[in-house]
Amino acid sequence: MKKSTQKRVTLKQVAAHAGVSLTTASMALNGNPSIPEATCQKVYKAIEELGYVYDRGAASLRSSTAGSGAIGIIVTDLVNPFYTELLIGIQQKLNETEQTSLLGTTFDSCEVQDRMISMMLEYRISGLLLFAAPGTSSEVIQRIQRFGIPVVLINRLFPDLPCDYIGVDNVQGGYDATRQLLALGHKRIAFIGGNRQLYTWHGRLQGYQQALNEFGIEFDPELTPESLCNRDEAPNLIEHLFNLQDPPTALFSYNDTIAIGAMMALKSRGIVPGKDVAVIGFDDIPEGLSFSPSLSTVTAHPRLQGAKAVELLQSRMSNPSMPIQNIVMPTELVLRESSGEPRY
Amino acid sequence: MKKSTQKRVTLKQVAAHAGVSLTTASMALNGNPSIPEATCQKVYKAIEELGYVYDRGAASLRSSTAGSGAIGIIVTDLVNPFYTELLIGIQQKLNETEQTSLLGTTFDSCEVQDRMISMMLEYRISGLLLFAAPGTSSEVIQRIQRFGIPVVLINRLFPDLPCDYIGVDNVQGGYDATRQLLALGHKRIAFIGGNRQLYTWHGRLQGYQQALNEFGIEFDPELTPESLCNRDEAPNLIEHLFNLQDPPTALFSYNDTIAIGAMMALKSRGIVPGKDVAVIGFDDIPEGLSFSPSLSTVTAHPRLQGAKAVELLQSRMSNPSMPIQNIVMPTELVLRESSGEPRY
DNA sequence: CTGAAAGCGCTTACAG
DNA sequence: CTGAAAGCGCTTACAG
Repeated sequence: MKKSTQKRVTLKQVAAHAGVSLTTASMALNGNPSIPEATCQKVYKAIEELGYVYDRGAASLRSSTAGSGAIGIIVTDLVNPFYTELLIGIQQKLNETEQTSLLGTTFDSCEVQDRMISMMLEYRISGLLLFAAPGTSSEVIQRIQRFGIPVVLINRLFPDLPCDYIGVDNVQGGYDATRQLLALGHKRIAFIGGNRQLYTWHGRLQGYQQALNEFGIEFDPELTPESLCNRDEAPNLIEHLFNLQDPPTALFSYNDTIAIGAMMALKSRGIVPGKDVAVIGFDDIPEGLSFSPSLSTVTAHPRLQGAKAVELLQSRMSNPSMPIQNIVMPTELVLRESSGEPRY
Repeated sequence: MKKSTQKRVTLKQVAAHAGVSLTTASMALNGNPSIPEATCQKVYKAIEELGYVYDRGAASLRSSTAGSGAIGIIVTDLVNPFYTELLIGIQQKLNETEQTSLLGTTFDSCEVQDRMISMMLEYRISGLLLFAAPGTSSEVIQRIQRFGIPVVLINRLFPDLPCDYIGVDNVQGGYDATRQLLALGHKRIAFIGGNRQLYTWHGRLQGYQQALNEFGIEFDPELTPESLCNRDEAPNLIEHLFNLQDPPTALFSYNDTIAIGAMMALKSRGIVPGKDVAVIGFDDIPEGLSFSPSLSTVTAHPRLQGAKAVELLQSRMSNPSMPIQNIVMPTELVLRESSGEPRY
């Protein structure tokens, strides 16, 4: 078994093998209509016989139409299943159109994100799907745009930046969830979890407050405690909340993963979620379905959102002068067990 | 706000700006020791001032040391959290070494996988982490290797192929799980889920049979029914099993996601997993911890496995003549609630 | 220590 | 319909 790291076959060799010029081979490969079918076939045959592999790097270097054709995906992390769902939606769409993706996970660090973006620029991506880390500055986005690379912001919006965006209606979602809890008879509803640096957090808070208002219940900052964004923090959060003078009877969680963490913490204190305490999450991750009690949530249709983000990027790539798109997808309240029965 | 898609700055311009030749600029950029510190600084300054971005494609085109430096990751899908965990481990490691990754998901289709590989070849990846789709032929692997691109097989082994591999000890894992169930007093233990085309399936089955043997229990093919690999199939599977003359009292599942699906199906039939029926899974996905009853499992240390796969690929890349590595990680039995108490 | 020149594998006007 | 030639942005011997 020889270590025969063969040199890559070049188009030039293909052309020679097919008995045509390099120009003709290139045009045939690219489906240029001025090359007759018969010639194309000769070229294809040579490609097959020689095991030729196109060199995208060389092609995009020479070609004026910038970009390698690959699209970049930057996501904060994959630990939260919501991002995974989003990524699944993105990948499915990308597979349909046979596009290649560069993936970077920033684990929520702006510094890592900067490095990631620089790398993707070096690889000459043709478009970027950016799930920006908390605290991302708009300069970062502008830098990418200055290279003529379209970027679609997912979920995180920079209001004064001319950039395509797709996200969900956080205010509506927060409102619907809270309203449901109020309608079930709850008066002490906590809003837990989430990073306050995030646009989405403020939207969901706003919806929450709006619903409270409508029901004539005063907003109590005690019920919106500071907390980190991962599940491990949930026990402390729950302990804090249920040691209050007047503890909550319902929780609206910034996202599902925190909601599940909170329910686990509740259970371990002997409090039964869905019975003693109502819980509604946000996102709609698969785990919410298997958990007991199953999690009521505001679905953000994560896979669909991912797919739509790709579509938006594709439209922008094929039509750079299209007006800036700002897609706000509707949310939907999905009632399962954790929101419980009405209280009287 | 002008659409100023500026032309990319080239190294040539950087050189001119710094007052050095293109050669010097290139060498400074690449940290060539023959360039004195002072000259390097001039170049760095020019890079900064001009907002220069390195063109990796052009560099790797010219450079003899093939490859763009990016590493490819091909995974079957992200719907099963095990792959997500693996990917998290991979990404964390890649972030440490500041490497870029191309991600492809095949959704278990060999056809899509072929396309994915071709694309990655076109992008001149420097290495590939391949979680091969069921039914992948060894020719596919050989094709990549012929281009001198190192590939690390994860989980799926091609015994007669000279290729680095990392996976877990499936036989041991299957043995440990089954032995545990036997020790708890079970005599009718089903082995459910998994794709029979997979090497890993046969390993786990072998361990299962071995344990049965040791306990003098005859292998009953009825308890290893055909089934698909996703959770949706679980209800049918459970119905089938529990309609048998002599139904199982314990389930050893090929993986955690099926185990959870099975437990959900059990619950909906009024059978209490962890009490009426013992369940042990394989993989160790986070959802197993939040599920009720919490899932006993054979951990495959997915994140660690991902990290180790990257390390293996890196060693291979820096040392192509290193002997073929065949890393089999030990598994570990993690006992939680679903495996239940001893039966008498 | 530094520079001029060739060339990586393609595409693209420009002729014919 | 087809080909010779220039050039994309780099790296790398080779001189000096």
